[in-house]
Amino acid sequence: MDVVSPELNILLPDEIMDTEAIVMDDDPPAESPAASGQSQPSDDAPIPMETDVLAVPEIVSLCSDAPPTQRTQALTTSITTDSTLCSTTSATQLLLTPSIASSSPLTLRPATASTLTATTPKTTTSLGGVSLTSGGLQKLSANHQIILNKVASSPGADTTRSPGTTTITPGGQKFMVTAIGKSGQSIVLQLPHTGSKPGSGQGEAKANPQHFKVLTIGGRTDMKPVMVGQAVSSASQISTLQAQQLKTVQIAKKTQVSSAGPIKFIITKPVNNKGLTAQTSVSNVITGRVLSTSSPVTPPRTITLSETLSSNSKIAISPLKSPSKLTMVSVASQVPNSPQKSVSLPLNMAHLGQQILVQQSTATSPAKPMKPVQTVTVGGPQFKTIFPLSTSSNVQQIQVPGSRFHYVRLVTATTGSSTGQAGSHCTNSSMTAKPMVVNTAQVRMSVPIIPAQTMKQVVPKPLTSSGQVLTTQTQQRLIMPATPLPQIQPNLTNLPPGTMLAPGSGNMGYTVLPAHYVTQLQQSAYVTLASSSGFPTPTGIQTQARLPLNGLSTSDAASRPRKPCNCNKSQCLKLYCDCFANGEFCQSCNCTNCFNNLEHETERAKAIKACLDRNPEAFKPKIGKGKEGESDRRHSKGCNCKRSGCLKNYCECYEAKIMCSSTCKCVGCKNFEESPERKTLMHLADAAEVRVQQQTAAKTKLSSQISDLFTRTTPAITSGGGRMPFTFVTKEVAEATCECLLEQAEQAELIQQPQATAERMILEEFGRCLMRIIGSAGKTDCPSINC
DNA sequence: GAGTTTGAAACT
DNA sequence: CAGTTTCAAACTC
Repeated sequence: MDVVSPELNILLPDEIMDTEAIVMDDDPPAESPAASGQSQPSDDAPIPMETDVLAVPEIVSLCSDAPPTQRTQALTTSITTDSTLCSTTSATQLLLTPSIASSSPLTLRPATASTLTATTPKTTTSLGGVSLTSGGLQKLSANHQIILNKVASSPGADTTRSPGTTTITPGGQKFMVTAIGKSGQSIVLQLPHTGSKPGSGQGEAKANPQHFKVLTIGGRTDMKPVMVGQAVSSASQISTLQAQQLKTVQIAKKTQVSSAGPIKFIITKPVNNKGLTAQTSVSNVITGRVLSTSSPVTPPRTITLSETLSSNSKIAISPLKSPSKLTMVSVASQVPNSPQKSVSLPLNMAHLGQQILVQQSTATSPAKPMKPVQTVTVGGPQFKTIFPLSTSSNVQQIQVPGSRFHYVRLVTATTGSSTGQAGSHCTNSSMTAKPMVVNTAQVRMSVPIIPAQTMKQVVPKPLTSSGQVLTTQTQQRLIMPATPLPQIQPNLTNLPPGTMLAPGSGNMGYTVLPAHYVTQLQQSAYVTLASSSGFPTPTGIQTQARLPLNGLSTSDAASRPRKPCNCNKSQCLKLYCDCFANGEFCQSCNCTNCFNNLEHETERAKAIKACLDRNPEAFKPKIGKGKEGESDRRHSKGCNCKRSGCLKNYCECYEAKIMCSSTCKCVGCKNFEESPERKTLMHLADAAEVRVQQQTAAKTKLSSQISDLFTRTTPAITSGGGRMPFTFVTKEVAEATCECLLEQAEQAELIQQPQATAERMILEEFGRCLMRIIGSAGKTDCPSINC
């Protein structure tokens, strides 16, 4: 089917940024009970993951590293290794290259973007029975639509590979996932050619029809699931989901343009491949949970992305409407009866952010009852995705700047301590709209993050600077995941708006990077995420992505004023420090022994954790925005002033220019609506402000006049004409002018005019003086100034 | 700029 | 949760 129209192709990403090859080593495969088999999707494995990120469309190609022949084998054989997450910049093309050997990790390698351009709607999108179970998560842009399209193999695609990236065999097929939105970047899933695949067992899809699919993540109800593959596995059946629990996943024809926001990709890799023989399980089931139960707009849908030869591989794609919601996908890759090893690649797309979740799960029989889940079948029966819904929150989010991919580290449902067991090495999530830099393992990247507040919005919006617009009083921040530290898991929901998660070396596994820091880093509009030493890279491969910070232009970030702190004893790691409290790194501050920087990301992460332990809302804005405007703004906790009368900046309410409310515990409060003291202060403040404005305006005007005078006289000068007016401004003339101005000032004072009026009178007099000088320029050589 | 005041944050 | 201490900003001189 030709779903892609030329117009749509135009929307495809044309921006491909150069990125270094990224090789992601698989995280140590950890078996999480929660993620275990299909049969027990939801109960056992609460998979908390929440990533709210506005993703920028990216191009991702999934391909096996192995040569064509090898690839085929790889496709047929299940991959038991954990896949690692690779963060890439927005322009980066990611290659998911499943290794042949089951033990070999699945690597994500960035490739050049050039390969993405060609999308042939007519080409058949058959996954070839290959299920990708990589743990790597890819964030997508907040675009509303995602187009899964098989891309005709173009020579350019192969050539575009960056060094170290897996070579795409000519026969390989590409799926182009294009998020239709502002950015227009696309993700290309490149899969080995189905034909190369040895006879996959049952269920082999047949040739396939050109299946070009447009996935709309907007939660539009009118959209219908599209079955691409001819064969639909029983597993592909749409599981019955409660409306509330399900997140909207829409696959629509390209013609439909969804307004959905960021897209989340969830890539789940099989939890444990151990004991799995190539012949064991028949079908792979990807199960995931959607943590958030809110905003179920669309019923679960089954989507067949393509005909698949193998019956075991499944791909789940589920769009999420609200960014705040977390989608977990566990993939069980067992094909008992199939000699082939399969890799399942579930993709989850959310409205507001792209999120990729990788969860290990044990293979279980799909037939077992499952909790409400969203099932998406991609391709033949092999491709099925089930998203169990749960509210657990064990997922760690990581945002990758630039790429807008959300990396999420999955933690076992039971406790958050088992970070290391997460199926994915790193997860990526964005919380705020500003750009950020995320370094997952080897990858250095800057990724814009969407504030949590923004994520909550149902209506998807473009990622660019608009992301910030959505969030009020929020700043994007970066949270950089460091080495896994199970015991320390920041509560992402409580992080300051705009906070970004980035991989770091800290023992917490995360480094909170304030948006401001990103700005700091990206003075040139592009930032390299990971510090050289701070971010251990298992593979030793580092990729630097140059991306706009949090979607904000450099100028925007730079223009934001920030007050330097003067901390001495707190090391800027306590809320005493405004920088820290605002989730920002100290920069250009006057602090001493500052630990609020990347060099001390470990300490900083601990401090953040401590603050959150004391107060989960420590980093949330204290001044909440009222429902109907600023008048309703109020301090979340209220003040406790006793001596200032709440009329000095000691008072947080007064400082925020809001009146005290019932939540305040202040004594002798004068900061209320009818307070005469308050009115007086406000009046004085207004008057002072007016004066400043007037003075500024007067100076500006005078400067303008002088400049204009000089400009108008310049031609005469150059032309060799007579003396110009300014030539008459001799010492005597200047003195006379000053006398006039002084006299004017005296007169103003004499009549007791306000200062502002006096200033105006003086300026007017000065103007008259200038006019006299100009007027006398051509009359006499010695103009006289008379007041 | 030094010292004081103030109230939030941290601590007990 | 209340009382105390610590801290850095706000303020005064």
